[in-house]
Amino acid sequence: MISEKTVERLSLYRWLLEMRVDKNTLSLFSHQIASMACVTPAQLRRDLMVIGYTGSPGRGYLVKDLAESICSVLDGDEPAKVALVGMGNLGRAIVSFLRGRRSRLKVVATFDTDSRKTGRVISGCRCYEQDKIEEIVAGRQISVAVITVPSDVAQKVADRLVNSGIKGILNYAPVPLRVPDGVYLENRDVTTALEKVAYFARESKEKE
Amino acid sequence: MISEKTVERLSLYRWLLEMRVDKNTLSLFSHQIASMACVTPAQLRRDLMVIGYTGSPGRGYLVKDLAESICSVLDGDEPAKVALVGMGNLGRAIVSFLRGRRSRLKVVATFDTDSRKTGRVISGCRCYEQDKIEEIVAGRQISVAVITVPSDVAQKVADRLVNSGIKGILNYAPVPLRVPDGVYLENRDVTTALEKVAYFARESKEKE
DNA sequence: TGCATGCTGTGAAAAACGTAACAGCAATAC
DNA sequence: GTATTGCTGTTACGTTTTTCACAGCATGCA
Repeated sequence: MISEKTVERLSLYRWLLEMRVDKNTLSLFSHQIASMACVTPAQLRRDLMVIGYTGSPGRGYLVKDLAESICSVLDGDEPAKVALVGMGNLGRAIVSFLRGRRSRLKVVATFDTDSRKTGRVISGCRCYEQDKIEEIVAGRQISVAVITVPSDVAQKVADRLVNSGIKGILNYAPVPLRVPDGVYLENRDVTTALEKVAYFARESKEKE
Repeated sequence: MISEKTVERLSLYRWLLEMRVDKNTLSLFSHQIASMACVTPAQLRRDLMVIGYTGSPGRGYLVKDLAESICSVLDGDEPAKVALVGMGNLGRAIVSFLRGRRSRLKVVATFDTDSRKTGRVISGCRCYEQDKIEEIVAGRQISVAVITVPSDVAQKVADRLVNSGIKGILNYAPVPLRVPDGVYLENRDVTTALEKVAYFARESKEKE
């Protein structure tokens, strides 16, 4: 089992490496990749050790090969299908953002309660009535969900998603969700993030 | 100096506590707050120890008092002013989201390059031409910035913000930014977060 | 070939983080 | 008042994560 932090960094390495593949870079040293990713060379080498990829002294790492190696770790056999619930401002922004990037993750269904949104294709993805969550998530074997609904209904939505077989939730609602063991939850509350940044900004200002 | 993780949790505690203040709850035990925040009671007590707040056995913590205590730690004397650069889908979503919540953090200026957006008030906040970053950020003593611009210009925007005196950056562009020491940086790339969730979702599915 | 160089892989140390355990005290019951 | 209960503050411990340091090896050059 790979640690959370390592998985995040691997995702970043992959992205940086794929840009280099496009530029026809054949190989890179650990300190070069580390510098691009803003981590220490030791950190990078250790991360690669975890996934069992090995470079060679004096030559470094084969860019394309390494990128593919990370893919096989992160994606497994096939990329995951993603559902997004709550097509407000944030939901639409995320869906169109993900469409723009080449990513192995495809948002295959979105949900909302507003009848002006349901039944249409928004930001390139079909929007369904929220009552159809169980039917569609279970039917299409969707394993990952993004929650961008108001906080007062977030728990209810999470429960329905879990009951439909969702195994991972990315939650943007500013409320701590309760999910059973076996379901992975990542909270990305905007307010918390900003307050954290504001705190440390002040901290470093006071040092001046 | 308080750790990052602790600051995040304090922000969460405060939010939960303020909801209880509205409901006229006078006091709560550590295990009650911990349960709301989905952490262990020991974790909560330790976090409060860090900020020097002390409850009393048999009585617990005074809700309103504790909330104010957290405020004085996180906010200091006065709440920070925030600027947001890049009024695309995501930028607008974040601005209107922050307006909706009562928060000590106020977005006082937004910036964009699109002349259809600049000069107007969008989502309740004035949008300026991006060339005015230095003038307005320095002039109004804004210390925190949110970056929601495309990744190819993110570094350039970050540099300008840093030169204007910004001390903390919340970055939503999917690229690692380079900032000097003394400037706090938090990355919130959506793709990375989703790939992480997808990885652990698959991991827990395979265990079945 | 043999030597020097410099990068990799990894074990060991250090730091950060969370958990468990318990002494001490406020409140209540009697 | 005294005993009991049960929660807090804090210390000690275990775990995770990062950094350090160096042995070992591929490469380039004489």
